[in-house]
Amino acid sequence: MQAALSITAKKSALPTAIPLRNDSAHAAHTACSDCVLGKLCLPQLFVTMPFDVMSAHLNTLVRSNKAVLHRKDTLFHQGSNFDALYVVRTGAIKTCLTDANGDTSVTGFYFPGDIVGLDGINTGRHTTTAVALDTTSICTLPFAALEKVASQVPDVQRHVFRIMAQEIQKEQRRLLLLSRKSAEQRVAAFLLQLSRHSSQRRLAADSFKLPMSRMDMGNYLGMAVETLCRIMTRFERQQLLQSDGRGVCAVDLDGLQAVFDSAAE
Amino acid sequence: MQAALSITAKKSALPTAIPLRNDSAHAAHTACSDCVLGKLCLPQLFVTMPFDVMSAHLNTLVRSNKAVLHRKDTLFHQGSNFDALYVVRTGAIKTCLTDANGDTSVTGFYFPGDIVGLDGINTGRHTTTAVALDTTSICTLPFAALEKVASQVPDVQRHVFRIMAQEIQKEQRRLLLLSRKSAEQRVAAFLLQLSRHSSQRRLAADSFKLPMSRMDMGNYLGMAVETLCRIMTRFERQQLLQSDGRGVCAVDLDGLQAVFDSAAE
DNA sequence: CGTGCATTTGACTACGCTCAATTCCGGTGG
DNA sequence: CCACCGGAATTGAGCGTAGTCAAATGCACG
Repeated sequence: MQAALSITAKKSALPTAIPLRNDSAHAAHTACSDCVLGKLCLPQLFVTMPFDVMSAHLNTLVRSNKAVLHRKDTLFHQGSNFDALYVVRTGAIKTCLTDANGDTSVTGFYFPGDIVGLDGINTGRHTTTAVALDTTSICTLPFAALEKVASQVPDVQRHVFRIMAQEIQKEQRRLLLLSRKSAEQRVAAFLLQLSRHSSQRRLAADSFKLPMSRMDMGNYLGMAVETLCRIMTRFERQQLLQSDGRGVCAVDLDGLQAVFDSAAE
Repeated sequence: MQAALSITAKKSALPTAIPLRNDSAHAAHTACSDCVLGKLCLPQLFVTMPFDVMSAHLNTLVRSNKAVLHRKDTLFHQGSNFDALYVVRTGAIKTCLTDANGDTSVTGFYFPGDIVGLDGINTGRHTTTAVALDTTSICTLPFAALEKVASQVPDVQRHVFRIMAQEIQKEQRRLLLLSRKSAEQRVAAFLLQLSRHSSQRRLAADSFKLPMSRMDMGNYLGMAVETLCRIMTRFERQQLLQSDGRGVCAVDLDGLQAVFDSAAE
């Protein structure tokens, strides 16, 4: 599952997402970080585009750059009308899906740079509920506008395709994780994934926040809360991590990787 | 036990795998109206478009209308270059994903009208391997051409978005299934899904083929083959289904739905 | 008409769930 | 500022579902 990531990861892990070419490009870059999506969104959305082109489109697209959610605020509800995608700037979001039997499961966590709301594209209604796990600021991308730009600018179209395909791949990896790995391996994989995400954002790879509750985490990983807790404390006893509750979590990457790889067969 | 023959009866020993090129647009068009993408693909790809507009685009898109795969032939390999999407016309396809530890899981089954290969859009390489479960004919949609048409025709663009979003939703439902439902419920849900798919194609809702092996089925549902077998025989004892091995399977829809709903919490 | 793989069934085991009891922590009011 | 409350987190004990191992049977293909 990490092998598959390595390709996309490298792209966005470059020192600065896009190399600066000249003064004008630099100017565009400044404008962009000032008022629009900011650097965070670059890796996801506009990686291959020249800066000036990109920022021109950005200005067309972004409706708001300062929406702020507080803990437990919902960004959209399951069943509500879909009209925009959202880019997380800071904080964190979880998405939940409730089925006909009332069973609810956490379908994803979204961190700075991630795009939330793709699920609504199909039917025009959101199939999940998005909730802030923390104080979170987001950008809004009205989808109609995005579609329009996408049809005018092939690169944008392609990137929307890619972003969606990425989501599909993410889900596939998670499916493989849930269906074929032990609870211990799943937790290890989850922490490694957060670590990777953290280092992609130029933050420490071995120390990051766990903004979600244990319940959410367990639910996301398809196990009971108790099981998750036990595994976390076991990992702590084995010096694989040091956790401060919901606070920062420092991990032994190699150790966790070993856990993940072990018991392969 | 009876309808199955109509599909398998076509034993024409056609050469395989490598798509044939259509020289003339006219040929493509005719073939198209006949049954190429035919009605099967309409629901998925061109639902909202007038027929004449649609078929004009189809001519641009469809490279081959008669690629035939036999049992165990692969349509594409994990890691191979992505350059086209494929529409299943008849038969069935499974996609498999192998992770770094060599663990393989079946990520999906695709039936007539379904579109295979979306996973490759992100990186330009397929992340799964697609294998025919049966004699299967497919259409090839070169992705570059599709992108081009999509950027010229907003409706097409929107439909590609939708198809991808649909895939995301499908995976999400499966995730919920795997992480929160018992093995029994998962099997019931799987059979109900096949039933729905079958009736969508105007075929009997309560009787359909199971073209995949028990192993594939179990793998797909995240359980051991033995578990799957036991559940199948249990269902049979309970008159919830009548199975002819890999052949046709007749099911009691209400009964299965009851199993699925039961044990809600 | 065998050979080899897929399927089925059985016996046993274990991983992870449930139920239950504390403990921890953040928020709230006195 | 402290005591209190409620939910989250942790820990423990026992059980059940589904996995593993093993053997028997069925089935397709040469």
